[in-house]
Amino acid sequence: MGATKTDHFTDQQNELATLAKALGHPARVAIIEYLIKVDACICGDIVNELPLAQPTVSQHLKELKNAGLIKGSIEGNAICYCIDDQTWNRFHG
Amino acid sequence: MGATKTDHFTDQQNELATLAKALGHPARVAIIEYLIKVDACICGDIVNELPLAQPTVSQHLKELKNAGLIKGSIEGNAICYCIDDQTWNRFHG
DNA sequence: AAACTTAATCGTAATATTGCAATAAATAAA
DNA sequence: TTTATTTATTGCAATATTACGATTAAGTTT
Repeated sequence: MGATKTDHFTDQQNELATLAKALGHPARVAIIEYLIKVDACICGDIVNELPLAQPTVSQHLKELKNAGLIKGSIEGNAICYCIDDQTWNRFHG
Repeated sequence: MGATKTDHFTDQQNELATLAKALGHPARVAIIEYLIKVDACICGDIVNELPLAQPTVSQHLKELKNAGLIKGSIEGNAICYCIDDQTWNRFHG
């Protein structure tokens, strides 16, 4: 087993669980808090801010993006991340 | 690894992550929603409500209790579960 | 006491998550 | 075009989660 039986629950329940799960790690909470504070930043800024290696931060960013909590836009050779207000407000506000 | 580096984050970040993680599974979302709807119930009621076996439900209840989201009181040979308003309001309201 | 009810725990298998070194990919600057 | 810069991906090891059958524990009823 080990696999969640998502098909037995409603879409709403699964979506809420997905969003909550994305926030269910202190590093991702810290990333979201930082993004709220600075409004937008690149991955390297978060690597400097957190006690985690670059690949680990990149992976956390990917999960937050998959959950729809953040979005990234290409900015030169860097990627500018910010909160996805549409999802965030639906979840939080 | 696989173990979260909780000691590198603040207590607030860890607590929020713990609460979010507890809600990060559709079964636990469903349990909370059901508890809000019926106000209070015993484990067996939830087993009848969800497509999961009794030990699985019991385990989810334990995690919700550990996170402080619900509390249980002995009621005959059953256990009456309800939302822990103190934690719930701090998290949600 | 014996039978029943209710829920927790144990044990175990399947799967997911976390973390990072090493590497790759993609753009920018020289 | 070589060299930086920046981020994503791969591969892997350690640990955590999910699920449930079997069993246990504790109270209730007969």
